[in-house]
Amino acid sequence: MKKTTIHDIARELDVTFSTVARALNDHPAISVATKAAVLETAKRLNYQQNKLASSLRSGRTNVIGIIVPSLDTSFFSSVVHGIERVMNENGYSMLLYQTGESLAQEQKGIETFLQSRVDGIISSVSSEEKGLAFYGQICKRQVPLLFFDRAIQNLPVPSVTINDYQAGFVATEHLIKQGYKHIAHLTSDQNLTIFNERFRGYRDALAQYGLELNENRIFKGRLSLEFGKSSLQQLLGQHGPLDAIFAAEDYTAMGALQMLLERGIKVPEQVGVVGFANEAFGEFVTPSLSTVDQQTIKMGEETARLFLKLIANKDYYGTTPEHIVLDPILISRRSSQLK
Amino acid sequence: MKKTTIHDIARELDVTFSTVARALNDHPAISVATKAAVLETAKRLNYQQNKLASSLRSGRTNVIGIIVPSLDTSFFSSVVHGIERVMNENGYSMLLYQTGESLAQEQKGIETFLQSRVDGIISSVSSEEKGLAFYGQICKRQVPLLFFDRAIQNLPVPSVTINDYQAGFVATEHLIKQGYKHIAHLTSDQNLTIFNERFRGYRDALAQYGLELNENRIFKGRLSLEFGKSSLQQLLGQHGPLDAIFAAEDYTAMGALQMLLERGIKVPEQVGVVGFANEAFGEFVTPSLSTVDQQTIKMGEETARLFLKLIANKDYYGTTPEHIVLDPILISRRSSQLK
DNA sequence: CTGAAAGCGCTAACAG
DNA sequence: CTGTTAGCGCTTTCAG
Repeated sequence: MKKTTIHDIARELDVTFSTVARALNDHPAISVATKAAVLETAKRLNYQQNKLASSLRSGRTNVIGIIVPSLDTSFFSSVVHGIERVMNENGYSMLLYQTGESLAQEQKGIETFLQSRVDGIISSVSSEEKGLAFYGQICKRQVPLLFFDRAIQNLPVPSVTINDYQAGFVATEHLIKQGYKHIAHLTSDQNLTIFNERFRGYRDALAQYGLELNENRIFKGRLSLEFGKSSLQQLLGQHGPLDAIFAAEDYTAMGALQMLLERGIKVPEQVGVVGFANEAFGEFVTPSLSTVDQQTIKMGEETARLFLKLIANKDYYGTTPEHIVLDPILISRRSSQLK
Repeated sequence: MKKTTIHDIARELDVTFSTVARALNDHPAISVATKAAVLETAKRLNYQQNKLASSLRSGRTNVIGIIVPSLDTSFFSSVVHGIERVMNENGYSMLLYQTGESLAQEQKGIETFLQSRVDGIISSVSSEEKGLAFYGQICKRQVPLLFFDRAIQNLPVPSVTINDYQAGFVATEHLIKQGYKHIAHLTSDQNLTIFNERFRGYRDALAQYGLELNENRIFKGRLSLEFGKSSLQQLLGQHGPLDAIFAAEDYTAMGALQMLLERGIKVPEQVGVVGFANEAFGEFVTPSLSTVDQQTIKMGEETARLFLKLIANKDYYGTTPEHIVLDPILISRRSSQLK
């Protein structure tokens, strides 16, 4: 069964195909009569516009590419959810690519997007230094680019992130204000700004409240339940005092929490715990887990909106890039409430 | 900056553009020398193939469209994760569409996909009866179609699902074997086969073990924490006996669990609870939540693999549709362990 | 208000 | 091994 084209409709109505094209695009200079006729026959013949042809000709695809580390993460899937909804409302489709934190995949994704002539790329990078090269290429090609959550700092590209420094600060400050004094930090060994910033916030909060930063209480690894557990095992093996944990991610915090409970250590009475990301389980566990909310859906929506705003005025790369920084929201639950 | 095309490369090397095209496509009948030269110049000129043009000409896009209710759900985002990974490994890109369980959106998504000339559509439908019309259209257009999790029963379309009947059965049977006798069921008011099947399993398990089905213990609503809570409130208000809950979804089970604990009712000692979907929080809550695992990632991978297998032999619509049915896995945790 | 004509960048059959 | 040629289905001037 051949697909019907504007030529088929034209033949049917004895007009030229360009008249049909105009009618379908609701061109002003077409009589209401022919428009109606065209629309009717289009429907009757089951016409579906071929976007490949129209995009090839017009140079616009109304498709944007999205790159994320993985969708099997509530954070990213939630942000993508937000992006898709807003972009969709504005007539865009989304091509999706997961990198699994692999640079080769990221490269491949960008290549595919460029070849597919997407109208823009929205990305959360896997590695900041190493990605510089190929993201630079996108800029040179003048393809609109936007980062969310994880941005490459020394690239003049707009971004939507949360204030990770502040997040690290308020999480730590919260623990301090509750009366905890010996606060460990579990963070990622990935060299990403988001984690460095959370750490900076942690460090500065300690300093501001006159608490000492103890290197032995800082653990870096692949964030996960297991990492939280093993870190706690080590921490509890040390002689130094310890009365709180600030983990840069909730599963890690959960691992810490579990190890504490296993050892019969009372949370929050003896040790307080704060996580990061506001995963769904946090509010249901016992004791409920304090955390930092990253406003995922809002981040997605803001990302989409900023993107739409920026591609609205022609020269995307003409103006200085705008950076939207969302405020993190501290969620204080039982696991850190000493008072 | 104009994009470079095969013509630019051809001019540079003083060959025809078709030689260039062949070289780039690794055509056998091209000398190694010219191939190398073409590849070199392509790199130097920053050439990116225009997939729009190639797809328009060849009739294949290597893009498939995916339709899901929402990505802001661990179930669907996890399945999509699995699909994307496998399809990606096989050279396909994914266009994504969220329906928000809205039929109009679903219709729009399909239309967009058809217009984009995707090589296939993978979908989890929002409403089975109402979707019949436009999914029928896809079949008529001979576009490969595949359902996962939620399929339209009376459409000859291949699918990957889990055995929801069996899932409902084993969950209920598990409760019965633990010694519970008065088992309520909380399910969706959406008229979807998956929920009807879980209910059938529940009903048959009761029957098989000689327990009576009590209509007063069956609640239908929009699955959510709140629905779980309110249902329990009502259930506890009734005089009839009640010693277990089987909820068709984990958040609902969690709501039930919370309400029970609020009322000082001991779980699992007085009332047992089993949920559905194996959400991340289940293993961390207290008491940990028994549930049914749906093998989300495997479902995604199987979906992709079946799809790839089916489009490999030419006439997708020639053979009788294959239905892969995955086994649900009962995960027995504290909330239902009486013994 | 409609028609004619050119071309977006590529694939693929046919020649040589 | 390479060139010629004809479109894929649409948008978009330029005419009338």
